[in-house]
Amino acid sequence: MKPGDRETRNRLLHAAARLFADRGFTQVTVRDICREADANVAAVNYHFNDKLGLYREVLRTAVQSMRAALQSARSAAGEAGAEEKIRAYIHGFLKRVAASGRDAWIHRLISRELADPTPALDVIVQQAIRPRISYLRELVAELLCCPPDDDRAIRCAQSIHMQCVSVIPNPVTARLYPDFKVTPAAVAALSEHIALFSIAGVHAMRSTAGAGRPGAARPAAGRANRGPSRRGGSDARSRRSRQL
Amino acid sequence: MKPGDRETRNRLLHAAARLFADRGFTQVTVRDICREADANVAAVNYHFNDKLGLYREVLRTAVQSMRAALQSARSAAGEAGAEEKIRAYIHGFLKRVAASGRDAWIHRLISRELADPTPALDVIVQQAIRPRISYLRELVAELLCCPPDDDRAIRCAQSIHMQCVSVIPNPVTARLYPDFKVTPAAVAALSEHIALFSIAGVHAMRSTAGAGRPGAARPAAGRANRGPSRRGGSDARSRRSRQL
DNA sequence: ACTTTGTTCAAACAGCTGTTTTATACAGGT
DNA sequence: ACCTGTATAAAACAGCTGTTTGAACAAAGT
Repeated sequence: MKPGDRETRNRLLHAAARLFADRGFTQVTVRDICREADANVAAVNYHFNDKLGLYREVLRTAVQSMRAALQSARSAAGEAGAEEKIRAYIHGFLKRVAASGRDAWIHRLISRELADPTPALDVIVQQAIRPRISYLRELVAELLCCPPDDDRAIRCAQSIHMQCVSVIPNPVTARLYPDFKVTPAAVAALSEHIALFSIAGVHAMRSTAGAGRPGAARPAAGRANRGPSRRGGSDARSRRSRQL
Repeated sequence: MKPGDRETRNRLLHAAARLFADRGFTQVTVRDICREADANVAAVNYHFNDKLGLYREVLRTAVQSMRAALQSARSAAGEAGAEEKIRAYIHGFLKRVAASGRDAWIHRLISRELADPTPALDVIVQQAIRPRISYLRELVAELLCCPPDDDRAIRCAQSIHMQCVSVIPNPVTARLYPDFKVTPAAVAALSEHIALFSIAGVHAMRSTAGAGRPGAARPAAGRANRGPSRRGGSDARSRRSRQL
């Protein structure tokens, strides 16, 4: 009504965020959003130019929120050791992600984008995902006493990241673990598992050689596995790796 | 033409498998499939009743292939130890998944289903995913000397599974690691990393207590972390876990 | 009072969707 | 030769999609 009235624009943004996160970009119709927001069908094209314009705007706030969360995580645990930083990162991520709180839609939305990429995926990867993985690489590299672009750091960071991402609620885990309730205690226990599991995994990498090829996750195939790592599995491992 | 002619039916199945894996169920139109298969638009509804009927048929073969692969993996490494079995499972999975071979479409198709569930998701989870995770649980439990429904086994299996799944080509990893080439050597190195990382992670769980609650991934929040794990991070960890 | 500007609305648009209909062609059984 | 059952084909169908149109309305500027 009034000039400069952004009320319905905000209603559209909120409704779109929830719906896009629930069903993905293509599965949500403009009419769905407008019905949810008590707005006319033409409102989307008036306030944002496109349906895609609205989507981009929703994604923009999601990416901003993820960047801010990473930044606060970076500065929060600034003096601790790398191990404790990894633990804090995992726990912080899981608290944000698993809880059905205010930011729950963000991660479901981004998860959807991974499977059904829109033209906005590049921005997400660049601004929301890559910084997180870079941070993990720094921490892992500190633990391994190697540069952050070492293959082992790259792979360990990816391993940790995937375990974290797997906690984001999705229809598969809902079916695999039907009576899993997201209580703070459960989230804490899960993050404790991922941290313990991953830090041990990182430490296991110290006894292997890593070829630091900047910008590429592909390693030189030569294993160069000097010295037996702990336990008797190492001979079987080297045998297998030699065969390829 | 002839009665009992299944030629176009097969063409439809192959085209649909490729297209569904590439773009997902809803993003592929019946006309796309028929154009690709050199068939009429009505062919889909004639040979399968629905678009969904065709999709179900495609998924059926995908699930069958995954079940067969797991079965062969189970019987292939039958006499080895748990560690070696885990290593073999990971390597076998990655070889099937990462390579752009005959079965590449299967995993991309299932990955799509995870994000955009159709009525067929239940069958997939039940028949293709749960058996794999159960197998991993058995192996991990053998390594931990605990029942397969111990919380630690459940979580470790999930950790390993997610690392494997993350290797399935998707638009995000394609952007994160643009110059990663899926050569046999690269796949071997990656599976070697996941195995080493994960087995170390599993071993780290032996020093913690696990509450075996059948059918639930939710743990008792009590940590019961007996004894300091290596390095000085343990006190910080117990401090953090106590606070929740 | 009149115009201007920003916002909302109902209606309609062209295009694509899955599905159905109707017709045609063909091989096999009787 | 005649029917029968199977497979393909072109056309049309109803429904939904994102988007546009043109009118209405209310506040602010002059």
